Amino acid sequence: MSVLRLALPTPLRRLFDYLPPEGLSAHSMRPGQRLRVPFGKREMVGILVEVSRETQLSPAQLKHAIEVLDAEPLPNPALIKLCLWAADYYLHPTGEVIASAFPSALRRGTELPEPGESGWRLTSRAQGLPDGALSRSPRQAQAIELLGDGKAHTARELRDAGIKNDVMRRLTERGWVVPCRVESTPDALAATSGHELNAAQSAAVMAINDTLGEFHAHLLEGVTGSGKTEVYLGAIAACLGRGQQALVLIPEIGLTPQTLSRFEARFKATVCCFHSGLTDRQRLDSWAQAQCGAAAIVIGTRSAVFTAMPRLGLIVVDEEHDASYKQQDGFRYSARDVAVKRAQLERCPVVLGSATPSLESLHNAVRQRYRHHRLEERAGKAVLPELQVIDLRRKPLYGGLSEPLLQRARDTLSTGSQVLLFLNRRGYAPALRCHDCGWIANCSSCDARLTVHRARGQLRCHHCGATEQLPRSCPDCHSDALMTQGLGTEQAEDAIRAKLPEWRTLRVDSDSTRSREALDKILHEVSSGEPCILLGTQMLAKGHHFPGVSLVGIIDADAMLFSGDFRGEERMAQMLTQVAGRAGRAGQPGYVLLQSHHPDHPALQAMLQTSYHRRALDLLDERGERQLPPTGQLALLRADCSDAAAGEAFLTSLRAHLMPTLPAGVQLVGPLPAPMHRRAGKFRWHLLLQGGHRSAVRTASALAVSKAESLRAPGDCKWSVDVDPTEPL
DNA sequence: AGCACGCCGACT
DNA sequence: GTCGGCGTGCTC
Repeated sequence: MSVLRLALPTPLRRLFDYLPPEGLSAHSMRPGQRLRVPFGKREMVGILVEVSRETQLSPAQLKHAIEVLDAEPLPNPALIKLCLWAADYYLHPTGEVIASAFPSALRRGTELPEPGESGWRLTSRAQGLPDGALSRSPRQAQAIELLGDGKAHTARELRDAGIKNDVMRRLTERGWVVPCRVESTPDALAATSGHELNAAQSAAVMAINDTLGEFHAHLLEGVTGSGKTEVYLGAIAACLGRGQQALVLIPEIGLTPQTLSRFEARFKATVCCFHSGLTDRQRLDSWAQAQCGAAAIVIGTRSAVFTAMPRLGLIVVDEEHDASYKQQDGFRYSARDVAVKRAQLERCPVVLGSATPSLESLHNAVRQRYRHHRLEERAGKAVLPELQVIDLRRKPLYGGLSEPLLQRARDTLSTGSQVLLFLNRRGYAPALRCHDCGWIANCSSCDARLTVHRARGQLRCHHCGATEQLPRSCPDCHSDALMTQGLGTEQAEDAIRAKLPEWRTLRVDSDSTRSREALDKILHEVSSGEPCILLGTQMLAKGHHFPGVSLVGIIDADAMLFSGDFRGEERMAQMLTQVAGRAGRAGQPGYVLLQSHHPDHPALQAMLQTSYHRRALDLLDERGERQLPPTGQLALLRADCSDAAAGEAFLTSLRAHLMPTLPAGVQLVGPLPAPMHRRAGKFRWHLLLQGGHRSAVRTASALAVSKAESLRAPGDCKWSVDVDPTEPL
C-alpha cells in the first residue's frame, strides 16, 4: 500500500505519511503538489515530497488527506531536492524549509493565480457610458478614461496613476469594471545592446556562456567600477537566448529599484522582483510568473534563491561576500551556498560576483573548484583611489574630524568634487554617562549601552529596539551633568555643518532615510554633481554609485580594528575596500583618508600596502593554520533562555551526552556565553563544534541535534543549530 | 509550534 | 463548587 510522504509546516524534524484522499490513487500524485490534510485537531497544507511503497506506521495510524490543491506540482523536482538538501545540510525541519520556498498565500492553501498580473478591464456596460456620467467622482472618471483604450490595465498601473483600490471597488460594484489577469509580454530578445565590453569582461562572459547547460561555479572578482554588471548582463542575454530563465540574487539594500530598471531597460522581458517591500498579493503574482516560466528574469534578495523556476539556466549572486545572504534566525541558511547547490542540481552555471570576495569563495577558486575571473581595470579611465592614514594621536578633533581631514574636504569641495564621510554608527552618541557619579544608560534587557538619539530626544537600544525618553538628569544621583560619549552620524553631521557651512551636508543612515523617498531624494541630489558632503553608515558602502565623489574619509577606522572575531579583519578589509571604491570613478583620481589612533596596527598597515586580493589570500592561509573556515568547519548550538543558568546547564548536559560518540577530529568548545550574553531579555549560550573535516563536523552536529531533541530543554529554553555560523562567536 | 489534557488556587 | 494557571505530551 503506497503512502504520501508530506512536508508539513511544523518544527518537527520529520515527514508525515498520509493515505491519498478517498477515491484517489497515490500513483496519480507527483512530488510538489500541495495537499490539505488533517493534523491533530487542525488542518494543514503540506507539500508532497515522495510517494512511498512502505511506511513505519500501522494502517490504523494513517489518515486520509482531504484534498489535492494543485493539478500540477508547483516546484520542479530539482527545487524539491534542493529543499531536502538544505533541510539536511542546515539540520532544519524539512517542513519549515519547504514552507520558506513558498509565498505565504500558497502556504495557506490559496489557489495559484493565473499567470499575469492582477488588473482590471471595462465591462460592456461601461462602454456606452455617456460623457460626464461621472463628473461627481473624478477618480472614477479617470479610471474609466484610462481603461477606455479597450485594453486591460494592471492594478499597479492604476495605482501609479493615483487611483486607489477603493475607487476600483466602487466601480466593480456598479458593474463597470471587472478584475482580470493582465498578460505580460514575454519577449526574451535583448532590447538594447550593452556597452562595449573590454577584454577581461568579454573573456569572462565567454567563459560563463561556454558553461551554459552544465554546472559550473564562476567567481567574478572585479574591483569596484570594473563593470561586473555588464558581465552578468552578457551571460543573462545568452541564457535568455537559449530560452531559459535567469535568477539574480542581490543583498538586502535599497538599490532594488535601480537594479530592476537596469535589467528591464536591457531586456525586453518580464523581470520579477522579490524584496521586502512587496505586499503578499504582489509576491504571489510574481511567484506565479516565475513558476510558470513567464518571467525571464527573477531578481531578489536572500529568500528568492528558492523561487520556483521551470527553466532555470543561470544564477548570479551579486556582492556574494555580503553578510545579508546568511539568514540569522530560524532557518539559518546561506543563500549564496544554497545558490551554488541549486546550480549543481539544475545543471546550470552560477556566477558569484564581488570586488571583495569572501574567503569561502576565494578558497574554492584557489582550489579550482570555481573558475576564477578577474576584472582589474576600471571602466573609463578611472583609477583606484590612493589610501592614506591620518594619525589622530594628539590632534584636536571637531566632532570626530581632524583638521587634516577637514582641510582636504575643503580643498576637494572647492574644486567642485563631492566628499563622502563614512561613520558606521548611527545616532548622536553610542553612550550616555553621568559625569558626577559615573552612571551609564544601559538597556534593561540587553548587555548593551543605549544610543543617544538627540533629534528625537530618545535613548534607543540598537539590539532589541527598546526606546526611552532621553533623561535630563542622572536617574541615580540627580545631577544634571549628563554627557554623551563617543560619536554617531547625527553628531558628526552637526560638526560638519558647523565646520563646513558653505556646502550641503547630506546624512544617509537608516534614521535619516526612513522612507524610500527620502533616500531617493538624497541620491538624486547627489547625482546632480553639485559639491556636497555625504555622511553615512554602511548604507553608503553598498551598491550606490557616486561618480562625483573624489574624497572618501573613514572617520573611525579603529571601530573595526578590535572585533575579537576571527572574521573581523576580513570584514574590515571588505568594508574599507567597498567604501574606498565609491571614490574616483569618473576619470579623476580618488583619495581615501583613514583616521586612526592606531596607525601602525598590522591590519591597517596591511590594508595600505596590499590589495584586498593579496590580503585575502594571506588571511586564507591563517585560517588554514587555525582550522577555521573555510578550511575548517564550524557548527554552533545555541541556547536562549530567560533563566541565566538554564542555557549553560542544557548545553553542558548536551556536551556530556555527546562526548562518548563524538567523531574523531571534532572539538567541542563551550558552553560559553554568547558575545552579547543577554539580549532582548534572553541569556544566550553557545556550544561550538569545530573540526578540519566537513563530514566529521556534520556527523557530530546531526548527533547533537538528535540528542538535543531527546533531552527535554527546561521551561522557556530554546535551542537551535547554526551550520556555518557567520555571526561573531 | 499549536492544541489538548491534567491537576491545584481565588472567585461568582 | 468552577475558571484558569502553565507542565507535559502528541501530532502521520
